[in-house]
Amino acid sequence: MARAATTSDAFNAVAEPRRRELLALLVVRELPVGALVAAMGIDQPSVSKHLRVLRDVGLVRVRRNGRHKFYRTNAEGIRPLHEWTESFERYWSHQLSRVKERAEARTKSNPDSTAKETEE
Amino acid sequence: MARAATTSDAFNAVAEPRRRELLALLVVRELPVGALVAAMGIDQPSVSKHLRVLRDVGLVRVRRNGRHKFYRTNAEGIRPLHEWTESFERYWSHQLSRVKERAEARTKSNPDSTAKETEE
DNA sequence: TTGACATATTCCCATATGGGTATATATTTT
DNA sequence: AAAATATATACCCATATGGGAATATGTCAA
Repeated sequence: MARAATTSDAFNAVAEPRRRELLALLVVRELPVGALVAAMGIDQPSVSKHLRVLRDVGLVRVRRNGRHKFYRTNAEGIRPLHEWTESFERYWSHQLSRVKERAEARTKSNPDSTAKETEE
Repeated sequence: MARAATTSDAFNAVAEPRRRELLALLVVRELPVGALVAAMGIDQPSVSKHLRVLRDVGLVRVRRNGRHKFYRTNAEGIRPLHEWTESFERYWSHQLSRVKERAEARTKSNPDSTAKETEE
């Protein structure tokens, strides 16, 4: 199979830098597509397509006003990503983690650990 | 252009569910490829290829011991993702974003506005 | 050396991509 | 009505993908 669709989940949707930029802009205040086209350096169809992806995964919401469509970030959609990354926080927070975990891993899964500390 | 390479940054690398699974396993303790193959339900070449991607973006480190290679998550590499998602935290934290902003825009007094949001 | 074991790489292929360009749809204005 | 405006979609295409299968590389044991 090929790579998962960008619309398969928030992780895939957010992998694209332009879409992260859109989310950052639209979390402050809602904006119409035209304003996004002006703010970023890309043409309108690209913006619309990126918004479509974000919409499909629930990362943005739309509101129509006349011929304008106002988009805004749905921050709740980012929460799962935040929580996933958060589960790694304790492993970088203290620098002692590395050394400590290493000793831990040695006793558990690496009985014959006379090997040198080749960290690379 | 096509989609950015999975090795272009951590965002793209973690978009793949299997790779997130690998990172979760390898953050607890280092493991050889064989153990990962057994733990996950996929064949060895796939595991090796996923590890290659994670390695290219610095999300895992390798240590060789004989014919085994022990991989372990480099939690520091997840930090940028955490910080990016964190910049959205204040917008979901107290649910105040949506409702509050909306009420703000509606300077008109609306005493009995406990009704549900008309959004979507 | 040969053989067994562990991991990495190469090949093929169906699929989704994102940018560009053109066109379609929707809404307001004249 | 038509024209102007705002946004969305369709199309083409070069590119990277991830899985499977086969093969290559590396390391230890006999």
